[in-house]
Amino acid sequence: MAAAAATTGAGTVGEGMRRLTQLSLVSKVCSELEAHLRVADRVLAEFVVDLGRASASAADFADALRDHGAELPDYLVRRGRVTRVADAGCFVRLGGARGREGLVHVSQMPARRVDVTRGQEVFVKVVSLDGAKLGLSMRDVDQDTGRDLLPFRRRSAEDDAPRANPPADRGRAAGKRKGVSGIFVPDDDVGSAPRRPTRRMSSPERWEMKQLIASGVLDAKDYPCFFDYDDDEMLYQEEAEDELDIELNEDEPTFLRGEGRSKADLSPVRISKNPEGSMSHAAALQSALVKERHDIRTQEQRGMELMGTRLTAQSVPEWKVTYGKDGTYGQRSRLSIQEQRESLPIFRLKKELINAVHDNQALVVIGETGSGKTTQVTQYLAEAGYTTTGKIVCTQPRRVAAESIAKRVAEEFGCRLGEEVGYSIRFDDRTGPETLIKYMTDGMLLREILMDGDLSSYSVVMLDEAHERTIYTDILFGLLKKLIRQRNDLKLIVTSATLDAEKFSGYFFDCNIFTIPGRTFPVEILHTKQPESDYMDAALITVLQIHLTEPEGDILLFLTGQEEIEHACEKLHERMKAFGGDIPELIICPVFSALPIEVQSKIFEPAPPGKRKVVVATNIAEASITIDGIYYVVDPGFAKLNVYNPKLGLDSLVITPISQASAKQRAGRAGRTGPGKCYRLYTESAYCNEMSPTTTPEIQRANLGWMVLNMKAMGINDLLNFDFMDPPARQALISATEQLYSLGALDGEGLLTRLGRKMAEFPQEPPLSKMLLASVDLGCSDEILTIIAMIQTGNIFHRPREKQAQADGKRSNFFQPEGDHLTLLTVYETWKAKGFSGPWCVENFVQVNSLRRAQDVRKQLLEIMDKYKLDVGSAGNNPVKIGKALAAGFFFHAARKDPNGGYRTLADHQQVYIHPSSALFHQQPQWVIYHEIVMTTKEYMREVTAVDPRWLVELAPRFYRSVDPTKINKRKRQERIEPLYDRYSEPNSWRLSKRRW
DNA sequence: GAGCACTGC
Repeated sequence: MAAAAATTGAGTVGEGMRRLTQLSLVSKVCSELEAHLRVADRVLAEFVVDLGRASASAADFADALRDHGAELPDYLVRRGRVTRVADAGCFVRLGGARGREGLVHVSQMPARRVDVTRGQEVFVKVVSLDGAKLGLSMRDVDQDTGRDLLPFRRRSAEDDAPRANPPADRGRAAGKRKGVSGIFVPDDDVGSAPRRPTRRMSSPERWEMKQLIASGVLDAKDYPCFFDYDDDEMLYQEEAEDELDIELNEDEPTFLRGEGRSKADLSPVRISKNPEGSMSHAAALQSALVKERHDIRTQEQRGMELMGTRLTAQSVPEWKVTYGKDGTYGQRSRLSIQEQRESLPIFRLKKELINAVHDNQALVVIGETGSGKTTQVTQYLAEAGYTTTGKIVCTQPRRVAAESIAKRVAEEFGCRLGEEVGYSIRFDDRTGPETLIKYMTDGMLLREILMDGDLSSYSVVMLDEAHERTIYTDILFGLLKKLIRQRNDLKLIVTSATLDAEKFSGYFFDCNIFTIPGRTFPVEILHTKQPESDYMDAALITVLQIHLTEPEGDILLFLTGQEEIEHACEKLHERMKAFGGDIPELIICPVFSALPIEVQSKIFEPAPPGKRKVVVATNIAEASITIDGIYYVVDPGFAKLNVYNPKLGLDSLVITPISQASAKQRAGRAGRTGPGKCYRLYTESAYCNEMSPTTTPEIQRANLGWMVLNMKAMGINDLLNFDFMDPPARQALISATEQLYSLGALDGEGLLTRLGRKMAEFPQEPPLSKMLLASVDLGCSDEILTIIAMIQTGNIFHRPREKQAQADGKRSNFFQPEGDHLTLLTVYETWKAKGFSGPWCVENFVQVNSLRRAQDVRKQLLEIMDKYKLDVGSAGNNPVKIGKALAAGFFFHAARKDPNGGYRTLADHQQVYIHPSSALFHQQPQWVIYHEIVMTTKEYMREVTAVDPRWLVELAPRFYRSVDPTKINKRKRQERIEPLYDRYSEPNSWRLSKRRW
């Protein structure tokens, strides 16, 4: 009967029952998981859940998990990234859904589909960040008979008997281990750690393990695989035992090498280099998985070692103590949440803070790193009743920060994320009707203020990390300054570094400054006596010096880019190797922005007791990500800064010395968990005299097109007189306004046009929005949506150092004769046709994460299109439509082939070249449109497409016009604007000229 | 024939 009911479709009793059964099954899985997910916030596992046809969803699973105190990563629930499996059954697949490098492998793990009703195993894999648990399976037992309903292994006499090739023959006690098979062995005692595998693994399984270990997700120590150096193969314990004809003691580190192998020659880890000898990211992570735990030697002993090695006294930078005194290093916090809250410096000022907010509408708060301002102020104000009239919002410059802080605060507040405490960032809104405290990116609040100029749903706005001076914060400054005069009930809190406090206060009507004194722990600052000529080398020596002579505590090294980071890690690795095995291990952790957030936060976790890690990062580590366990900071520091030249419309990256403010921020990283030291690879006088006090605010460096458009959309027309804290350059405002005029977003009076209003709805550069809106009229918006998403994402093609030729070959397969825009479209379309496949990406050297991000962007743009009822139509097979849409947005990025070589831009006659990676590099068409110019060894145009110059006149009448050849005068000819003619018809049949205004 | 940071909507 139930079966009959089940076939009648959704909503029937049978369906409900089935769903219930599945949910209870899920619940059981969760119980089993519970023990492993104690550290829920540290769980890396990303589950993709499918509960079969009965349509239980990821949200159900998330709920079930939460009942057990664990969390399903929110974005999975939100995105509904649920794998559809047609078979009935419970299927939980571990997936690196957002995984970039490293985790990509995980997402490719073959998952098994099982049919519960047929009594097979339910298969669950879990990977937690502490690396201790790999996975487990579960059983479902019949309550009456005690028999397995989901027999993990239906045990037969045969199973229990000694195996056909009995280990006993080899001197091993039979039955010592259970003869249970399966990839992962269930434990009889719920909650205890899963056992190690004891059977020969299939080759996909072994591959899987390799990937997990290589990507650093697993710690081989806890789940040993044995690497056979002879056969370049990963072995499992039993295999190794068979191989060696011995029994292995699981607790002893062992390794396997060459002839006459013994137990002492088995290694549970593999430290390898890629064939070229450069250390890859995976290898670097692998190096983190090393075997033995070394005793911490005394400082003296290690000092002696230092002297006895290749480091001579001359090569060790000398350090000069400028302030601070000795402290105890290496203490770690073991306090409860409440105790931690109470130990924060801000805690004893709680009452004063609440009073200060009560008495002042605007307040500047100085709180050093670790004072607790970000997590506590919101909660204090909620307790004080500010949430009765509206929400408390706290902005962060970065997405990760908004997300991780909200998680932490939700935990302290004692609620689930998205209830009383939530966050809102692009592509991810975790707030609900009950939300009282909301963390969001500053850009997100700016978008909200665009919709609701009064911010009527908020009672308190806290602009956190305001000293970072993002362009969004700066605009919010001006808007909120005006708003608090209109809304007496709105409280504004601006947090600041000490240096900017007076300035901030002066701007906000000389408001009061509330100081939360001191950082958590003192940081001793050391400068070099003399300037270092080679900061990279000095940095490496310093790291090793710290490692060999300083007490426990992790090291953070700041460098300027990926290449430097790789180089540094390689060198560190080499030098550590040169020391031999007799010194304590140093875990080398490179951090790249391309890594998924989950992996980044793993890297930022403290090394296990007795080990030391060095985190090598760019200024990504400077900002508000919480990094615990760092006691030593090495700061050569320099940083790369994007400088926008409004005259040329050109971005360039320049390595510049950091500001004093950044230097302080970096030093502060050493004092989060205990007293620390900061080694600055520059002199104290350089710090005082050569470094500027603060970094130039972004608003004075950036391309302002998007900002001007949005401010116009908010009704702010007079930008030159807007109350900016630090006004942007006049020229930058003017050229942004000019650009908007030529795009048709502003009229001759500088007022927003209807087109401009629509353009402001899109979170992207105005030319892209124009292109999109033009494509609606041209009937090719479907393609343009994809192209825009792909262009904004960047980094589509993967080009590993050791496989460049192969990668280039694969890339050229996508090339389209029209150019790079259509090439990008082709990549996306092919990926789509392959079912958004991950392996396809790997095979074709395409970055799967970039494509997924493009997918997200595309979806968001599509939603906005829907909202404004803009047609999404396809060009079919007509590339001309697409070319015209490109021209409509990027007409000022047009260039013409120069007979003397390269190209000349039409707008300002600048000499430019097609980037060698372009599909058109070998074509060199007469007329092109490019997306951007990058200045490297030459001025290169990136993302280039061939165009018909007539499109420019047709689609950008405010910028180009046809000129009657007979009327062209001498003066115009002298203006370097040569008459341009069409390549398709006779020379001089018509002309183009740039219109000056 | 090249490579170059971060953030944000």
